[in-house]
Amino acid sequence: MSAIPDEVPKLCEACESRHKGMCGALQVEQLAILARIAHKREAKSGAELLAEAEQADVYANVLSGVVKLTKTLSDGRQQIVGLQFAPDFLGRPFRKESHLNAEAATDVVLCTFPTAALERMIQETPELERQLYRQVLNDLDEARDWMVTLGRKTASEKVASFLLLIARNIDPDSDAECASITFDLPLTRADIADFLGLTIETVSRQLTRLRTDKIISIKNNRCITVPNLERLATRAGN
Amino acid sequence: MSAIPDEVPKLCEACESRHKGMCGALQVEQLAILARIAHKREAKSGAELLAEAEQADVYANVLSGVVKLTKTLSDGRQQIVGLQFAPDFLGRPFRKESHLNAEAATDVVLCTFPTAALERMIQETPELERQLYRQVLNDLDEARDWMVTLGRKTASEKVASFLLLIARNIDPDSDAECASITFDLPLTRADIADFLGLTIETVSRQLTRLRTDKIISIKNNRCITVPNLERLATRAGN
DNA sequence: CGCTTCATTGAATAACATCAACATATGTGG
DNA sequence: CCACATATGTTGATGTTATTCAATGAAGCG
Repeated sequence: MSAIPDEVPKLCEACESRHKGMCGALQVEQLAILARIAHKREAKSGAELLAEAEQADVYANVLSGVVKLTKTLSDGRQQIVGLQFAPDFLGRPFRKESHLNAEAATDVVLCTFPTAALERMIQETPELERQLYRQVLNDLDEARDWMVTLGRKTASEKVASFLLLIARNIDPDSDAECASITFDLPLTRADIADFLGLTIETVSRQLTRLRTDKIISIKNNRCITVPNLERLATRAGN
Repeated sequence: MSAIPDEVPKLCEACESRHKGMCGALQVEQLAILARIAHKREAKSGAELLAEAEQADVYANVLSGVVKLTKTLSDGRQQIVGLQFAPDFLGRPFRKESHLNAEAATDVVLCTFPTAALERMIQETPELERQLYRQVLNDLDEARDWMVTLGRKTASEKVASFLLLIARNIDPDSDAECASITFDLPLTRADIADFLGLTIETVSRQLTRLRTDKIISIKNNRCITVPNLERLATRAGN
């Protein structure tokens, strides 16, 4: 066995997980151990990740891009039940996955590791388990927030809420300020519709309404500019 | 200090938490410690539980009854984002609560304990933390299932899904069988509407439609009989 | 350039909400 | 026990919102 390096692995140097994600709970030595079995994986937009067979074997951190978690009814109706951004964790220690699909919404880079190795590490490092626990609590909060959006908001408010969600994810700090912000939508209209429980036509109509109301401007169908976040927030309900 | 009894505390004897809930992770001694600081609390239907001030101080297990977790928009629109049945755990270790209200949907009995004591016990008992982790994963699954219902199902399917949810909770085993089942709805029409993202009128109409279609029968507005769960399940979408 | 995918727009329709009236149940004090 | 009040639930008529169906437009790619 070769020696385990006593410094931050190269793989991890630029990784957000070390700061804001799961790996923040690890000592340098543990990080090194994990890095040795970890495996960077790139996936094109639309690729199935952690498909059912695979799910049992591998966990992953999102390094870049957006992953959508979807559920589908037998007749094909689909609902996105979660969006995972870097440095979110993907997978379900100690638990069978409920029927849930993970798909790359954009091109995605993942840092994957075998489930067995991670679960062993969890046993040794309570802080790691706590970190994962925290992430699940966070996911639960987001899911419940979104339930309010799905159940009680109008189409117009839903679309505004979605844009706010993305904008805040791009720049978590610009929240309070009335700053202008520009970003590319990580989702197609179809995905947005599946996230909001709407049809693509309704999403499109609400977006053009926001545009004619000067709340946003749209370039190339994907690139959104919000000149004033406060005004967008007004449209989001809450 | 008096000696800690080496047997299951009286408070815990009939408690489901010991079998299916959080307390299953505890040794008899730990159970005794927890039981000493635990405190049985009864609340009438409609009572606010864990109101914001209180939330920081106390965790609880649901011993009987149903607790609804709600979120409210500024203009009063409300959404139930979770229902907690016995022996579910109520509270959020290591986390500020997002704005969320807990209210007794029926008369409720809780087993409460100070947060500090439980968190200390969590540090000592990894299995306890894991148990809580599992419950949160479970809550997350339920939330995501419900997101599909809220976003993609029709009013008719929503109401059927709700009845199924309650029926399965009353009797988790009768699922596969085509057995008949009778139960009291733990929620008013208004609560059901808030849970399903509908109005009370729509809920009422869909219930009468299910009744005229002989899928269910209703006595006293609250008592539901489902002669054939399979047939109800057909109406639930999925 | 034609093909395909993705997005927008319009008109007709269906689903659910709203408004309003009435019904049933529960509880209270006389 | 009744008269009354309140809370809860049902039903009908009408209105609004979002969906559906269909056509068109724009962007990316061989």
